[in-house]
This record gives sequence, structure tokens and C-alpha cells, in this order.
Amino acid sequence: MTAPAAGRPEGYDPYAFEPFAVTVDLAVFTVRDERLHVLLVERGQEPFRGAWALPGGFVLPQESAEQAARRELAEETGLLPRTVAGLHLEQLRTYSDPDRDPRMRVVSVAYTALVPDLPEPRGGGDAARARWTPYGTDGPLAFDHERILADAHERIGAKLEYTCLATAFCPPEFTLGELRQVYETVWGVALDRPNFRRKVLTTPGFVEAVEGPPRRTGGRGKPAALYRAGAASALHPPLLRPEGRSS
Amino acid sequence: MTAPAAGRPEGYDPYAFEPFAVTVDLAVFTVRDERLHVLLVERGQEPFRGAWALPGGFVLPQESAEQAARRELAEETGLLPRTVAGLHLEQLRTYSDPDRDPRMRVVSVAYTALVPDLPEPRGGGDAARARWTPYGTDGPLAFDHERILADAHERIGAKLEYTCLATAFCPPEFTLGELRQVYETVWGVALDRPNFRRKVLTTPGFVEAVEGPPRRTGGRGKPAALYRAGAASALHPPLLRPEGRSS
DNA sequence: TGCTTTATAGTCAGAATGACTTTAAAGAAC
DNA sequence: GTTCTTTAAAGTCATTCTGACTATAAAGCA
Repeated sequence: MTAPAAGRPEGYDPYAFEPFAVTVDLAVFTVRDERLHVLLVERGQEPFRGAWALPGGFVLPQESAEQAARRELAEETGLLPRTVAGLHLEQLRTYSDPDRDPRMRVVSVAYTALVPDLPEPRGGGDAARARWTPYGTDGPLAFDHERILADAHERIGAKLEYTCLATAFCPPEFTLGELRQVYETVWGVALDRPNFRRKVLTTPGFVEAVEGPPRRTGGRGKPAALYRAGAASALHPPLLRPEGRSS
Repeated sequence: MTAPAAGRPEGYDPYAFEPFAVTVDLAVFTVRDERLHVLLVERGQEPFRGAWALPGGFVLPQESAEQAARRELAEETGLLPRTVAGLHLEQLRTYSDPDRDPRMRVVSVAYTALVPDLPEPRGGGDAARARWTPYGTDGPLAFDHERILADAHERIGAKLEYTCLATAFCPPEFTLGELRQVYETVWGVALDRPNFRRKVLTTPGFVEAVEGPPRRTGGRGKPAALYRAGAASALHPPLLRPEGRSS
């Protein structure tokens, strides 16, 4: 309105304005031991030294936010970049409150990643430690990461309804029981097994049966047939969670 | 990884890195003359001087991206800030390709706004001109705005399915025919009138009838009853568009 | 040899949807 | 003024989808 930056500045002098820092933050979810877990790192520096936070870091001058997110994810989890390249990574939203970082203006692009159960992370990079934490048991997180995490949880819960995203939580071959576990864990509800099975199998392209009917001895109970993720990405009609309302 | 900014930098010196500029871009939609229109501005400066672009501008040091988006929207449309405060504004996603602006590193947070049919904008601020353009007839836009606009269109199309968002396109009181027009215009399909009516009226909280049955003489045809937007924000079950697939 | 657990195959009623038909009430064409 | 066209609004009917259940099969465990 009145400040010089209200329009695109004449000369585009990169140093004419107080600079913004741009970071990425990652809400990485997995299903482990029938509970939803989030990847958290312990901060090694002030502010919030010793507090837990979402993994993340600065976007470098020559990379996009998504490239930065994948790089950080590889660093924090110790996964091979090749593996990280195949993971489901989705931009959540951007957090830009002027006071969200006490030191300077930091705008953060948040991403959500869904991964199958992975080995324990090796606190890489600048993070003191990294670990999988059951969702909900995380104490207060640094910065506005509590809010980001809540937004991410809401988003994946909603996306399970109308996309085939749930398979991203599963290993390459999985049983319908494992797939159902994903829904039950993220939504926090119990689903009727026969109905879930019917819905998944009658949705074209959601899953495809693995050929020579091998069976998995998960633990107790009758062995189950194995499936792979299908070619579809959307669910029509959607698989709505019980109780109606989203979020 | 190797660059100094891979982790949070020690001193947080705001000038230690090549600065990023942070902007907002707005995809503002309205339904006018049974067609979907987008608010575009003509660029008054290089690059892309004379080309059409989405309205937008820099985020000021003391405002959030959403505040910047509302400020820019008020400037470009000539609407009162009080009016703009009530409009539906939704963050779309952030575009951060390193080369999206030829001059410097610009990260842009895109927003989508849905407005009722508004008066012609008065090319305010730094934009040479501003106008409503039928969606699809916009020539090539500046920067990556073509892509942003396509993403925005896909997003609102999807949100019409499972939210009550369509009422944001309508004036405070509207007929079911006008509401159906919104769906048909955004989706580009014809909907069965009786079925649409049944769906809307049986969804609790989608719309509420205006009391003393006034009627609108839109043009030809039987006058229709008026409705207001209801209290609900989500649609359960959703109103799926014909043909299944999203986007 | 039973429990308990999980997979898998069905059944059945109610809800939701898609395709239509019909009547009513306006403006436009003649 | 009569007829045609357009839109609103009410209602029908068959199909599909879903939620709630029952039943059987195949494993591990006590």
C-alpha cells in the first residue's frame, strides 16, 4: 500500500528489502505397531534447544522447495536418495506468520510424507537426535510445528477418503488387513472387515492381487492373500470415514 | 548437504545468504454470464511487459502471506478492505522453481479466491489494467501463472464436490438455479435439475430457505425460491461430478 | 482338543443416485 | 391472446452403494 514493495519493485534489487528466509518442514508419517508415528528431531541449537521439532531446513539457492524437502528427508532418515525419490511427498501449505521464528522472517513450506515402516533414523545432519514418535504423545514442539503437524494429520486423513494414498504406508506387497490398519490408525476408528474388503476389491485399480497366491503368516489368524498397489490414484466413489465430518 | 545453509545457520544472519523474495499470486474466480471468469492484470513493467498475469505482489515485512493476498486483492479489485475481509480466500500452494522469475529468486504463495459477480475492476496499484477474462480464453500468461491458474481450477473443481464452497460464488441470496450454474460452469458439465435440487435440499446446512417466499424473476421461466448459504461447510456424502475422475 | 484371532464369502435392508415424467409459472414469438 | 420455450418444483422407479451381520475357513495358542 505505502511501502516500496507494494508492487513489483522497479529494479528488483535483491538487497533492497529485508530478506526472507525460506525453509521446508516435513511431517513424515508411518504406521508402526498399529500406531501412527511421526518423525521428530531434537534441536541442537537455540532457540528451542533440546525441544523436539519437525525435520527441515533451508531451501538452497538453486533448488526448489520440493527438492529441498527430499534432500532433508534423506539426510534426517539416512535413506538413500534413490529411495527417497520414490516416496510419496506432498506439499501441505506454507506458513508465513511474521513472528513464527523469533530471530528473523522465515517463511516455511511444509510437506507431508507417507512412508512404510522404516528402520530407526540415525539423527543425521544438524539434528541432535531423530526418532519415530507416536502421534499425539509428542510434547509441545518447537516453533509452530504443533500446528503444522495437526494440519498434516487432518490432510492425510481426508486424502485417505478419496485417494489410494493408503498404499504409500504399506510395503510393496501387503495384505488387506495391513491396508485396513492404515485407515484405522490414521482415522482412529475400527472398520468393518468384510465391508472394507468389498470396497477395496470393487474399486478398479486400487489394489491388484499378487499372482501365485502366496500368503503371509503375519501372526495368528488365517493367512491372507497379498496385493500390490494398483494403477489408480483416486477413489470413485470415495471411501468415507464413519461419522461423516472431515477433520 | 554441503552449502552453509543445509542446516539452520549458526548466527541466522539475515544477509548471509542470497535473499529470497516472497510474493503472493491470486487466482480470483467468478461466474459471470454463465461462464467462469478469472481476474487478470496487464503487466506494466518488464519482464512480460504488456502480458497478462495473475494479480499479486510482494509480502511486506510485517504481514503474513494471507494478509498480503487480501491487501493485493483489495488494491486490484477496488473493493473495500471490509468487503475483502469476508471473501473466501484459500491458500492453493507455493511455487518455488528456482527459475520461475528470470531476475531473482522469487517464491510465490498462490491463493484462490471465489467471489460473486463483481463490478469491473479498476486497474489499481501498479497494474496497467485489470479485467475479468473468461477462463480458457486467457492467452499465455506471464511467469508460471498458466500453471497456477490450472492448479487453482482443478482445486476448486474438486472442492465443489465435498464442500459447500459453491455458495461463495453466489450473492447473499440466490436461487438453486444459480447455485447449479456454479457447478455446471466450473465443472463444464450439465447437471440434472431435479437431482441437483434434491441433493442440495437434503444435505443439512448446505442452504436455508429465505423466509417470506420471495421469488426472483431472473429472466424467463418460473420464478424460483431464494436461499441463503447454510451453516455447514462440508458435504457428506459429497456431490460427485459425473464421469467419476477428478481433474 | 478346544479357544482366539484373522481372512473371506455371503446376506439383507436402507440410503443415495441416475434417469425420467409431470405440472406450474413465467417471458417470448406469432 | 394463444402457443412455444424456458425454468422451477414435485415425484417415480430401478440400480448402486453402504452398513450391519452371519457363517465358514485356517492359522496360532492354552
